[in-house]
Amino acid sequence: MTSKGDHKKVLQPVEPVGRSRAKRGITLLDLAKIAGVSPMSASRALNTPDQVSEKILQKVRAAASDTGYVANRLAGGLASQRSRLVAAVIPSIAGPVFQDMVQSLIASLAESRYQLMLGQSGYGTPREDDLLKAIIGQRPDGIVLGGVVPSEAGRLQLLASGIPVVETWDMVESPIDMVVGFSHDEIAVAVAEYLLSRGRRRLAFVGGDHARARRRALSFSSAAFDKKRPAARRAKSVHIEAMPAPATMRGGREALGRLLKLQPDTDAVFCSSDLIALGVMTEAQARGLRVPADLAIIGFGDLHFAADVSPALSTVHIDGTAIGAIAGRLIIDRSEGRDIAQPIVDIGFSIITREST
Amino acid sequence: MTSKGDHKKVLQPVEPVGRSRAKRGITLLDLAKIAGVSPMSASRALNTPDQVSEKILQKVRAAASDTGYVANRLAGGLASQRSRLVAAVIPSIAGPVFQDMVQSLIASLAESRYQLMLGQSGYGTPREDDLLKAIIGQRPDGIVLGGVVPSEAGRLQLLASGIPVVETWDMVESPIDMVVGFSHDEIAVAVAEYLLSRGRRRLAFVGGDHARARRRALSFSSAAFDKKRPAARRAKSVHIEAMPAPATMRGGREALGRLLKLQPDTDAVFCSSDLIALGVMTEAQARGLRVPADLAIIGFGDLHFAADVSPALSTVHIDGTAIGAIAGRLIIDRSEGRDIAQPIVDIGFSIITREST
DNA sequence: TTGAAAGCGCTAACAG
DNA sequence: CTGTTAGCGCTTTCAA
Repeated sequence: MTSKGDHKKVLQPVEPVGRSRAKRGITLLDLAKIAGVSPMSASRALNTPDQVSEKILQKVRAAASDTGYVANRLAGGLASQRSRLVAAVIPSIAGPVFQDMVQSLIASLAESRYQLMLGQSGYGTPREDDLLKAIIGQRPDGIVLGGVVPSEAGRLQLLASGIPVVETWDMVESPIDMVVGFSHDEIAVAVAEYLLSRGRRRLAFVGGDHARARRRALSFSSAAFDKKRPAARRAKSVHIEAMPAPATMRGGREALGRLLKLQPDTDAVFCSSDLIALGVMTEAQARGLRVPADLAIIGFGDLHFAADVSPALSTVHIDGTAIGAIAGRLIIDRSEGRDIAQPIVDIGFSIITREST
Repeated sequence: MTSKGDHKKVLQPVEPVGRSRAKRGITLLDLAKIAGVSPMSASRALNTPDQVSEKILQKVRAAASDTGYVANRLAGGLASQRSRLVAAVIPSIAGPVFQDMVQSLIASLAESRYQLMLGQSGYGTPREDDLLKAIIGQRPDGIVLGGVVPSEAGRLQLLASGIPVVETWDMVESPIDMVVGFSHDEIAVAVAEYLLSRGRRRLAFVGGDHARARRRALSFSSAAFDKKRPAARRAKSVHIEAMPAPATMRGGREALGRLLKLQPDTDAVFCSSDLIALGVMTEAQARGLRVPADLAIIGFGDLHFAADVSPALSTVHIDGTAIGAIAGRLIIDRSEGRDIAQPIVDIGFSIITREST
């Protein structure tokens, strides 16, 4: 068959549909042609349906579902400067709180049809800046940093990119942009107070061997020794036992071994992760120590198993789900031009008393 | 209608750099101008450095690091049809094996400067097809499905998109494209054999209440009862105890409670997750049962804690790290046009004997 | 080896 | 409410 009588410019011979679709996929232009509307109307029908008449809406929707059209966000993002992509960078997906955070971040982004890109910085990887660069290259509408302290170069690059940034996990002193976190210092102080108030005097801290953990250890010990406390309610000793990342049960077992060699009369241990705490508990029991009678143990993170080990583990609970949800909302609000009332959010924490203290 | 091309406009004078940078970021064009080369040479210097003279290379590199230029992959992807984005869809990030898989996937992709987009389908979410659509919209260079069985519509959409797909976690019967997995049936059979060979006769299976778990349970019980076994080495009973997802310690504790009410003489339990197994173990001990003397327990997943609980947990080990690495390689090879020798990979499994059996 | 032209598929900004 | 016109920033193609 020849072409129908029209006076538009000469059309190329129609290609076999199957083939061209297989190769490139159907575009908005194709869709518009099929629906018999302009590309712009098709775009509006898909993205801002209330700016379009019912008639066009129906035609476009019908054509879209007939053809299985899926808009190309690379093109859309390039044109609109909005990729609908949000990036998160965390040290490791395995971290307890991060898991909840990522999960709720994905969920809250998905509601507004944003997708999450996940990067892992590892613990102390020097290539972190490369990662940031690769991420910025994808032009995400926002970046969530979880427990990652970017280098000076990284900070500058983030700043220069103009991309909204949410730092989480820690209430950083001078944030790049927005923060959703909690104070590690406050936690350390609260736990010291908690253990002392329960009659413990010979404390220990088991945690990672990096700057933040050391700072937390410091707050813990200085709170425990604080001269402002009545002498009778002040720690007699505070031992800091460092262990390499990542936090594992095995690490906890080994740390308690070393600890007891140095401070056999320790009566309470604060662990920087529930996993470590579980290791400490297992090791203590293996050595015939009674928990909590001989040794009180408190963890960090409130992992799902914490309530179910025996004795049930007391711990510090952080609401990772809330962190993810709030971070997601901040970024979406920001990227859709809404005003954000509270760019710095302290999510707080709570100490959960179970059997191990 | 205007005629094309006969009176093209001359280039506009260069805009003040400061302003355009602040607003939009520096582009390849800017970079080229600064380096004093054509945009195309700049592009080549950045992407295919060996197609360019040393002189140009140096100039472009200098300009890039001076300006902090970061290429816009949305634009690059649109032009080249390669986004350098790979998507993974998993039921939940919390799953043991998925965690390792995602971690190694991220790592292996990062090596070739690809980024991972992570989607969560949830367990049995009806919006899974929407997720797939959103993902396809970003035009990833590959999609990794982890323990997710797409609907028929989803399959078609994946097929139509022409995007390389790797299914993992299960050796699916009729794969969409590529597969990296292991056989749940084989595992069930192997575990049944394993427990029987250790003298156990009254077996139980504790696992999720969904199609795949039921299939595994079936294989387990039919292998245990297999007529081809000598009667003396055949199971006397096999009880299937279903529990709702997700797998938790608590779920395991409760499941053992129900199980023992129905089959008090059970002498071995196969759990579909180490977490469940740990719950079963805790509950057994709380009830005064000796593990493994009275009750043998074997888990699934070989979570990091499995070796460190006491008694140490026997379990089925799946190499999630290998799954992620292989899946990543397959997708990168495919998207860079390399031939892939082996599009269907059975990663196997191993039964790890510890104290609990 | 280098460069000019021509889009990739979509949307912002106007005009009707 | 609808359509037209220009790009978004990069890469492909092809010619020099």
